[in-house]
Amino acid sequence: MGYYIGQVAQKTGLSTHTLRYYEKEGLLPYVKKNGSGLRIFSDTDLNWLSIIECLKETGMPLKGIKQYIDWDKEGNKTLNKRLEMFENHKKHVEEQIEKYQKYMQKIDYKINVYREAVKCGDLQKALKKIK
Amino acid sequence: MGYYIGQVAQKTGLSTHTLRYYEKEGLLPYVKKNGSGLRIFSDTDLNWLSIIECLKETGMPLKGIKQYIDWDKEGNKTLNKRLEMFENHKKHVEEQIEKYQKYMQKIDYKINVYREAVKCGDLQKALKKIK
DNA sequence: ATAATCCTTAAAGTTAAATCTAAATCTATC
DNA sequence: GATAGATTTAGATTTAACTTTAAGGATTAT
Repeated sequence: MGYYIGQVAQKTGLSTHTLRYYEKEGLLPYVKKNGSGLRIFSDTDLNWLSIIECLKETGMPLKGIKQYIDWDKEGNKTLNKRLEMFENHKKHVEEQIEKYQKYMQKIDYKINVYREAVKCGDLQKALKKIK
Repeated sequence: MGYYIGQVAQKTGLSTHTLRYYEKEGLLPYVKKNGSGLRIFSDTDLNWLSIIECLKETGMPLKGIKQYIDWDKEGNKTLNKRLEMFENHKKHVEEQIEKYQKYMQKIDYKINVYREAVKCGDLQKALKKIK
């Protein structure tokens, strides 16, 4: 009915160092300790880690994630703020995707150029051919 | 027939500091200097900056970009390597997009939850309703 | 009982990508 | 030709997110 930090490290791919670091930074306020002082992670804590992963991997800095967790700790009076933060973050992620798709066109063009260049052995010739 | 560093900074949105830093790191090897030692950026240099932007904004570290530029300097014998690098990078960008789309589902779920929670004023109630 | 895992604190080191500082020099305008 | 604003260099500093080190001890699993 709980996991030691090493097991959580394995499950998440994070190091035990990083997990303690996250806790120190206030990102894991709900992790309990047993009588001997060892951290016992619950399934709820793993869910938190999954949200942290989601936000971090989509570009939110740890400070922003901490803000969200602080709001969670404050309870229902911060529901609006949390909704707003997810809506803003969604927008941010959408913009990231659009940006990536935009640059993808340039990358595809470059691939075309270099495929042609490899074929004829000369970049300048390839550029003329494609233009 | 060329731009001073400040003009390039304005055009690109990069700072003059950053432009000099890029040059120092070997990312702008083609930029010339005038008789007094001031940098004069050509349109070709601006094109390079545009490629650098594309690669950087899609997650390539400056080191990787430098590698590409070094290959360019070596001429046609590295065409294969450059093609391969763009193909790999395309794959990387595709994976990024997929990752973002995957996490977007989680974000959308959270938005649903918090919208409902804001409506009824209680996160726990909202969670039960949605599940 | 002993090896593996965990604890704390505190500080130093790392990496990437800038960003800033200072003193000196160049360019453009009046 | 004076002067304000831009540019030069080398080197120091910053920020984020870890990662490592160390010391010294406690707990857990086999």
